[in-house]
Amino acid sequence: MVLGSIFYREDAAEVAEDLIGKLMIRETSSGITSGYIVETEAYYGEDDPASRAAQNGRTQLTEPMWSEPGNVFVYMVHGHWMLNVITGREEEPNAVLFRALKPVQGTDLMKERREKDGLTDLCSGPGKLTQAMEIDDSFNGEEFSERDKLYIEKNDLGEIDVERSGRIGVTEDLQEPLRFFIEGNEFVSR
DNA sequence: TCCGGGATTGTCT
DNA sequence: GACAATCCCGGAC
Repeated sequence: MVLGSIFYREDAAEVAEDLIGKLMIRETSSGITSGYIVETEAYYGEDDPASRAAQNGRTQLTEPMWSEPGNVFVYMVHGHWMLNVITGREEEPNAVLFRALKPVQGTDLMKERREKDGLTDLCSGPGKLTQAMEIDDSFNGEEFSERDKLYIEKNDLGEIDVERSGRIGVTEDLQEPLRFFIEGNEFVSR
């Protein structure tokens, strides 16, 4: 049921697309929260002007990008935590950013953490998602696995229509569209 | 110590 | 859809 590290040893764009419709689960002492992944973006290494690996180089902040595929990479932008999973091969700083979820389990807990009532306001953006799921940089260097209370199940949405577009919020994007989302889904960020 | 920038969010039109 | 508020981080002074 739980996706193993083999799943992430593919090209970032392929992993980003395959992750759409999978179920992300987070367990804390307060309870379980989960949601279907409805929006992702692929980021490449030094050749990608929008990637932290290219912008900052290899620093303490970006070091987790060079770790094993399947590992978690979290960093802060505009005061919000961004959740990524490392993809491809080791020593190649490629990653997939989780941008939005369709809330499934623990929606009351999410509402509490987000201080919002609307279902579409809980996980419809990369910063909202980490707040609703209570994820921060303490996950850096960990892997997605049941043991770490953050994992992804194969269990998917079924028939879905995955659309792609340019990435959001980046000043200099690559030619290939690297954002993946479910067409018409009300829980995507925009 | 100061200052600018960003893989954002929230609010208003 | 557009714009301002926000806030850590890293580089410069």
